[in-house]
Amino acid sequence: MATFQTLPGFREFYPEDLAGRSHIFRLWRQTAASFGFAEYDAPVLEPLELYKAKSGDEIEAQLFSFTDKGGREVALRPEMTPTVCRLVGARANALRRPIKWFSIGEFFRYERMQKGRGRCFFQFNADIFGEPGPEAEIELIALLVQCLCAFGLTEQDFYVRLSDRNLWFHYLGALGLDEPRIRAVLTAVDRHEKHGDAAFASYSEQFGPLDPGIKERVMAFLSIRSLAALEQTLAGINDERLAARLADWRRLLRALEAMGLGRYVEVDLGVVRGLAYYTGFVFEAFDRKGDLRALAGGGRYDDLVQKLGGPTLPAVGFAIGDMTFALLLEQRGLMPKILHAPDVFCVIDGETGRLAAFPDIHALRAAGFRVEYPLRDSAFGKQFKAASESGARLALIYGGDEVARGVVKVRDLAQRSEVEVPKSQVALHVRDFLSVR
RNA sequence: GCGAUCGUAGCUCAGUUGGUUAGAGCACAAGAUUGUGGAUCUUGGGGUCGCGGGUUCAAAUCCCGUCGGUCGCCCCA
Repeated sequence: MATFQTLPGFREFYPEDLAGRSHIFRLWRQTAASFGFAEYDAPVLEPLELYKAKSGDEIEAQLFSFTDKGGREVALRPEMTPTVCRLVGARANALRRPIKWFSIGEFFRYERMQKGRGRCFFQFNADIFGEPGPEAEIELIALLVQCLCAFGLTEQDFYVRLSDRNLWFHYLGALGLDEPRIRAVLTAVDRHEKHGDAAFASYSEQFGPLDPGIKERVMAFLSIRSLAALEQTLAGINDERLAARLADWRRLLRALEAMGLGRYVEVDLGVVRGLAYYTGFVFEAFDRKGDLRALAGGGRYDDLVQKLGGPTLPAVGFAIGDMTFALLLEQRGLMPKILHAPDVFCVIDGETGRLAAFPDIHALRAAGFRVEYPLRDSAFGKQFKAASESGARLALIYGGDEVARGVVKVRDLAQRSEVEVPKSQVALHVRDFLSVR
């Protein structure tokens, strides 16, 4: 039957699937709003140049790109950051600081599919522009943690690894490495967790073997897992920029501690976040079991707005992907079973009952209640079964007997108890019942 | 781009050394049931066995190709 197939890596959302997705989006929106972030949106299709500007061939290879009918080179957006930089950059002078924005959008990457990765996916993105100090990181890491906790996840389920590219840069500089060598070492550090010593192979190819003394200190540095260890390692080095970074670290960790979020955050200098544009703190959220890919990632990118043609504007941001996150919620049984339950299900006997029920059904719906009824006549037993399966809390019964007496029987489906209510008071009764909860 | 593995109903799968009209459970629908709940029973709809080619009297079954799913590698903005 299915002559046409969904394109590889693309997803369809049947109502049950969409219900789960909407549930996730709803809580993300709610959480971002409670932190005072404003929602924005932007085009899905962008000039190819926007992504070429800051990245290499590898990334271009994973873009859905083509030439449009006007001869423009365009690409489906693979991420939000360049777009939001352009938006903010274009009006930077007119926007009140701090600029706290979020969005939920779909993104596209032409990749091979794997667990938690497809060719299209949704991301929650949150960014703060115009704040150079760690106050921006405090706000964003708190938001990230709450975006996961809002679903019932706890510190048993996930944690945030916190690192600092800026610190790495200064530290490696203090060890006497120049910038190209520093970048090569950072690439090796990024891969070290997965590949072990082999991660340094590419460095050796470019620059010859890394000095054993330096390598030892790199290995020690990437094993740092606490602020105390960090302070101790840097104690012997006299460099004011390193001292200033340490002060930022203390402010950041103290603030998160004060919010009660210390248990979610782990210092981990082994994280450097592979590519390009991060310039300061970087962080990634993982599930504790470690059998899923990263849940979220972000960091500071103070140069990007300018690189994309805007003014100098410091920025921090992160993104949570929907696929890995949904896998985690399902694993932990935190995905609600019924997400579209009506408030009220009507049980109706014949045409007479139907005509009696319609005014109430419409009035309740107009008042904002979710009301369902069988479109066609069917046996009461079936209707009650349907009512029960729908997840509705109340059944309104319009039988011949009730209609004749001008009443409606209201059944509490959970308690299996019934009361009769004069027809004129149905809406009131329903409102009272449902508002009690 | 590379590798492994798998494609039979909406889902999970069975299908003998190749042999008549391809099966089950779940799900869906109808009835038993003309006023009370996740039960039971009966019945029903739904499949060009991913697609194409080959071998054969005969292919879901064997061979080749291809498309797709899943999981890794690369990459992960």
